[in-house]
Amino acid sequence: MPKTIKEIAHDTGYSRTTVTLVINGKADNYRISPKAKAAIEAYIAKHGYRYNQAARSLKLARSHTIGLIVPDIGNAFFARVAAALERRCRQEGFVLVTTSTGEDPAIERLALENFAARGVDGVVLTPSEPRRRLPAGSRKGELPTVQFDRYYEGDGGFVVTSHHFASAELLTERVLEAGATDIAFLTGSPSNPTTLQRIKGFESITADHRRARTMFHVCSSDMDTEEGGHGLMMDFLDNHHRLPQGLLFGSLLIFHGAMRAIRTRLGSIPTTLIVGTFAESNIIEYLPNPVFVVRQNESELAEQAFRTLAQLMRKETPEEHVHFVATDLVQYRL
Amino acid sequence: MPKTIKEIAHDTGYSRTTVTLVINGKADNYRISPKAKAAIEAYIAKHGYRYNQAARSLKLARSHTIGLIVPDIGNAFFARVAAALERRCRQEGFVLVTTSTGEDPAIERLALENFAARGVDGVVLTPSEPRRRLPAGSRKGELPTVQFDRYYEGDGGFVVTSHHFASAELLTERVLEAGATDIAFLTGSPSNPTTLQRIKGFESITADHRRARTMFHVCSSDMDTEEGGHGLMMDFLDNHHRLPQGLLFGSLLIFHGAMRAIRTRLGSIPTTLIVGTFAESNIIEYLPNPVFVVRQNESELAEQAFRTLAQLMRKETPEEHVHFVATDLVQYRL
DNA sequence: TTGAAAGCGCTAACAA
DNA sequence: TTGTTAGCGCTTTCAA
Repeated sequence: MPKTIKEIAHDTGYSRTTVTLVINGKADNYRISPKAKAAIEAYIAKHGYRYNQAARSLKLARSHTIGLIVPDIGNAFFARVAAALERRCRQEGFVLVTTSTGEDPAIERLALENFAARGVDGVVLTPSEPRRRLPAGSRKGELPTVQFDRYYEGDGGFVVTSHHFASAELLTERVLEAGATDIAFLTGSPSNPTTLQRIKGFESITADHRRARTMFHVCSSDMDTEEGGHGLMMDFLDNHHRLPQGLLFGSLLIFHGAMRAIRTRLGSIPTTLIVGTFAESNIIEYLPNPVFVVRQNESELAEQAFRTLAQLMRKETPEEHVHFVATDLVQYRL
Repeated sequence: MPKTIKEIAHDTGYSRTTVTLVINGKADNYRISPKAKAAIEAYIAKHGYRYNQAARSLKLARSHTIGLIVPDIGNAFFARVAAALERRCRQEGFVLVTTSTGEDPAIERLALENFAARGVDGVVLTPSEPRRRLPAGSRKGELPTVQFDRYYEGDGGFVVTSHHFASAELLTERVLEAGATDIAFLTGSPSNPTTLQRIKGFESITADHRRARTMFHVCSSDMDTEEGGHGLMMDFLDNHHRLPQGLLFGSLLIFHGAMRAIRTRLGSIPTTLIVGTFAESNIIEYLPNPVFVVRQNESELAEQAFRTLAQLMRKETPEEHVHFVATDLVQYRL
């Protein structure tokens, strides 16, 4: 059972100050005698000592903790980001604390309150709703916050995100170049700003007059789930009585649901179907189709989020309000 | 900028006790006058108030926080467990804090220290190494700890895990029943106790004298990665010059690596190959092969882990040291 | 080179 | 029904 500073001071006969100084490695700065230092270190080696973070946080109003709030840590993208961010935080002596909201704004607000109450030094947040105002401040003033991945226009604050608009443009172009003249984008709701940006990117290609002969469809569902994807695909087949030549998917869940629908209706996936997705998956290796994948750079996203947050925590102002991280476009077969 | 209890007391003219009682909803128990209650509540509605968890933890030596330590939150199994456990914790007013170790015992020890320093009330831990002794105690005595998923024999403590041994037996039997008379189990290192249990389950079937005509192979790699799986499969093909009729996979990564190896060597996956896995994946829907999958019950695992931990935190002693959670065996095609 | 003491915000025993 | 007060463990200023 580790001792407290008070106990160590008492047992070694030195004062709390001296013990604190030794423990925090400031012995040299304050010219603690080697004798005192040795005695205290020996005592600790024998009996142990453990920080009481609560006491430290209370005193210093700093906790060396960063909070991460994501919609769903079960989502591979967020899981990878969390892992990368955690590593980065550890490097700098921070502890990362992660919470999932399940896209529930009430839980999100709760989580934010909770983090503030626990005195986290900063927050990385993938918001499930527009912020009417920035997170309520703690005693220290405003809680440094980086918005991540999603970007509500006019929301203010600092944002780190992939360039969803540009990715969608590029992905659409590639699928067209691969020969599709009839292309549908199956995705979740545009109330998710990431989805909205992608739809806009898709539509910016649509608007190109040189594409006059091409057919474009945007199909969005309120449910970014397998069921949602299944429904979207079923509806499409009901309405058009055939598959488009190119199919874009906003998420893996939608992708799976849609594929299931196609198998149900057509028996199998036509190998000529050109597929584009915004989420990577091993499944792609098992498809014989030509596939284009937008790959987000999770570690770079984590790096930028950390860097921006670190600036905020140092009371510096990042140059740009929105930092875009580039994506890769990967091509399978074809 | 929310106020502190002291400020509220000062501004409303009541004492800290009264304010605390109102804030903590104990006004009725202690018969605070409706007038005082109303005044304080009005003040808070206007100016806001936020717990200072650090101060509370310091005073109460309780933090309403539970720590979860997993090898890799990017692993879908752990991600699902984390999500379920988080929901469960929230229900009971606890906050769940998750850390990944990347299977590094040094990081694991650090994380444990950290959690203790932060005064978590309990820990759910998937250990990456046998515990020579249980986690060092905090001031409160021993830190309540539940070992999760992995189970080092003779380690002591309380464990919640799927019945890996029985699952492996069942999975092997099913693959045999499906017609395989030559079956290989490709897996990570048996230094992982989960893997060890599965190998033992597999071998317990091997040992059955009625299986005298059947060929069994256990192939394990130190790397539970795609590369590892690729290497295992390549080696097998090099040694035996053919595929077995049944193939069991210890993890998704191994599965992917092995599949890649098969495609490289044979051009495609023979549809007659009978597959068994210990990890679920959507990929299975895209394979034409007969597949058996052991499905762990993540929410039940989370529930049991929480329940056991709650008992420990209440200083009760769970009846059993190892709690096994049943798995499902799911069958695709065939 | 070392020590005394105040105080971070909160709770709860005790007093009034 | 409400107030006073001590103290959780730590850091840090100031004094010795």
